[in-house]
Amino acid sequence: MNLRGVHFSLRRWLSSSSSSKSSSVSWISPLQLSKFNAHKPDAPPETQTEARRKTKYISHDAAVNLIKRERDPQHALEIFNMVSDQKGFNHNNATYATILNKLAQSKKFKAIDAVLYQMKYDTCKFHEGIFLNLMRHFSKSSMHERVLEMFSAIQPIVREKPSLKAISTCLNLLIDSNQVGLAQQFLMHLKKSLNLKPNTCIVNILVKHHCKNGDLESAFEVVKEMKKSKLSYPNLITYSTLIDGLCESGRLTEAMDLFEEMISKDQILPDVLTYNILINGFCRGGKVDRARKILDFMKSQGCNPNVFNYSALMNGFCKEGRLEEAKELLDEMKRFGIKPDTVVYTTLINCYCRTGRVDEVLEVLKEMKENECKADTVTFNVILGGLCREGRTEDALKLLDKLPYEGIYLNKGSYRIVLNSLCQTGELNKGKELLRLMMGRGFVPHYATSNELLVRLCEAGMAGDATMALFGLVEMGFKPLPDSWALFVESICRERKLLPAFELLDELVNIEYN
DNA sequence: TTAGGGTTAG
Repeated sequence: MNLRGVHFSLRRWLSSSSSSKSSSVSWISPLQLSKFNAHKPDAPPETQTEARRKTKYISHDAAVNLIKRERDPQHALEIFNMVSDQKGFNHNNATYATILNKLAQSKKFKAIDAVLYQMKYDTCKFHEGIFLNLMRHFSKSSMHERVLEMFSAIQPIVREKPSLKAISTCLNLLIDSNQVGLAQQFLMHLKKSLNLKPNTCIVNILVKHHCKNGDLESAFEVVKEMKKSKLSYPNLITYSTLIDGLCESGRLTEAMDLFEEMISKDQILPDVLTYNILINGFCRGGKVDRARKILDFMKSQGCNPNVFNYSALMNGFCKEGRLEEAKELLDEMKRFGIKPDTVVYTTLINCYCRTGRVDEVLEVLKEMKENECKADTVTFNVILGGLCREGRTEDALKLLDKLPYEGIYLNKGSYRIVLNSLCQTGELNKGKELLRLMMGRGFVPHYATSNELLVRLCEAGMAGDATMALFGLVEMGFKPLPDSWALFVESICRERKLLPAFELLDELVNIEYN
């Protein structure tokens, strides 16, 4: 089926029947006019019914594609409602999943509730994947209680008990966002009402939780319990998590001991991830040469290093300023048939920048281009930092100016790196220029940086510039620190610019401090 | 996308 054509005809259909339906679909109750509603609005006039008959029937697959392709969530919802108006069409798991995902992506939570409400009364067979996806979205939006709510909705709507996968997903989302209280509540609920028999995966999440808090003793306590149960016996992930925890706490010797114990006592073989945890741990602990040996060891054991392993080790060399070895590592990985990615090149570029060789970065960028590896925001933030550290703020400003035209998205960090540097070196004219550039692009500096720039402008006797900057910043919601006001007013008076001083005082009166 | 891994700035 030609989707473009279908989309077009559907749009025409939508607009032709707008008087009856699509225009009255609202966000608050987006399904009020759906076929599940007892009172339908007046039937469309006959001519429109005729038009509908001529319109191509839209299948579930086509509806899914249409909803996916629609950018505007309101329109997506209209499509969802409209297709269900077709004779014999009932939404299925796929169309519900697609509309819910679309609404969740655009954070239309009320509309989500309305769709979920409709699902309760639909006889369609649903799968719990819909709810796992919603749980992830709610977690990302820091709506942690709603994560639990989605879990609880599984049984009534899917009409099956939540799987172990659902339980792990929910628990992991709560733990990863540090919702310990909710996680405990969740576990209690599982024990009571679902008679849960936890598997290794679920207990591993708890082990991770203790490791993250640096509470290794509790982590080991949990593992001791795991060993008593067949259902949750420790596996490679349990050990890797523990080894990572030990490395994070700087307990490298114990990490190695545990690694060996895993192999000899439990006959569990490490994989690339386990080795990477060790490589990283040793690099962080300043033992890069040991990390290098671990990489060689894994090779000798037939475990081929991947791009993660090389970039971790490369970062270790970079942090110690060992550029030559980092470069050799790049060659080695290429010989080994591993394609360096953006992270690897960025790590290497960082090494050039940190060793005061920012000029040579151009060569690396050229190589990246040749290998079709795109330098990203992080890459350029590293370069911006390198330029500033060498006092080449003019070059940094030029880069900031042109990158967006070359398809590189800058973030607030990009501007902050340069603006902070300009403030520190007292290059206030350039600071002023940068402020204009970034505000013109919709980026407001961090309030501390804004405050510092303003104060420095005043101290340098640039009261006029300070005032201009201040007005711009206040308009974007910036509130200077109370102490700074006195300085502005004093500075303006000193420079005999009284009119701006009065205007400033007006601003002061208008700003509310909480 | 069921549990464990790599880059910048702050």
